[in-house]
Amino acid sequence: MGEDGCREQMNSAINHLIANIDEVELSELAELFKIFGDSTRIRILADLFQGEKNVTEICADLEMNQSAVSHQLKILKVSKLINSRREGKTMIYSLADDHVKTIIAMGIEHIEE
Amino acid sequence: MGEDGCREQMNSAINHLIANIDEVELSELAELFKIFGDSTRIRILADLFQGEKNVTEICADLEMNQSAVSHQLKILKVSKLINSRREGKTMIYSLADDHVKTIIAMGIEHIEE
DNA sequence: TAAATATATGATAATATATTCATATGAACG
DNA sequence: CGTTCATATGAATATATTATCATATATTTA
Repeated sequence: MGEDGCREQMNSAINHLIANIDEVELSELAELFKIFGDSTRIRILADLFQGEKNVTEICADLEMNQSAVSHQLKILKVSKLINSRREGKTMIYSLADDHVKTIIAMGIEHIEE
Repeated sequence: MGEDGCREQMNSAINHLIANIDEVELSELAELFKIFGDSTRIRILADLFQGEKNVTEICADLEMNQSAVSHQLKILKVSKLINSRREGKTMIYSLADDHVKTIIAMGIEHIEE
């Protein structure tokens, strides 16, 4: 089974998923994508691809002030796209799961065409 | 080569993509996801999964007024997520490519967990 | 070519969102 | 226990976005 088999498998899964969307799920979906639809948040996510980081590091990487970053971290956290744990005085953030990766990758693929 | 091979292949591709993101692409990415991040637009996209439709049909399906729908169709068109062609008096819209499918499917997967 | 139908568009008003500033909370440490 | 460092949060402002309303454009047909 090569790449074609892989794609077939995916398409079947995708069709199944999409055939069963209801209005509520569509709203949730819009909410999810809204989270990705802000450059500060997506830069934070991209930053976390390098590995877990604390708030100060993220602020430095993005060259943004701490409050703005914390506000967006909160939104990402509530949306369950990132996890956090405390280590002494600092909070350490990391990506929540592989879907974030995949969603972003699909987006990049679309853009790069 | 089974599902695992498929996943491996995807992960390698994804890592490659993400490793090469620059600031400009991140902004474009945010712009792209912003398009998906509106329930009217995502309902239009979901509607078009059933096949191509004209504006009147989309309005009926979404139970929304024509102007609101046309405004969002325009945004989707400019973003190249949908195509259009004229057929007499009516404009017929359709999904532009499979990435739309894939991006939405990834979103659904994330939500359904 | 005037009327009818389908769609697009500009302006506006209503709403949502992000950033900033000031301040609060929480942990470590003298 | 008061100070310092790291982060979170509330309020306010600035900006963006959406839907609506009115109207314009384009196509067909009488």
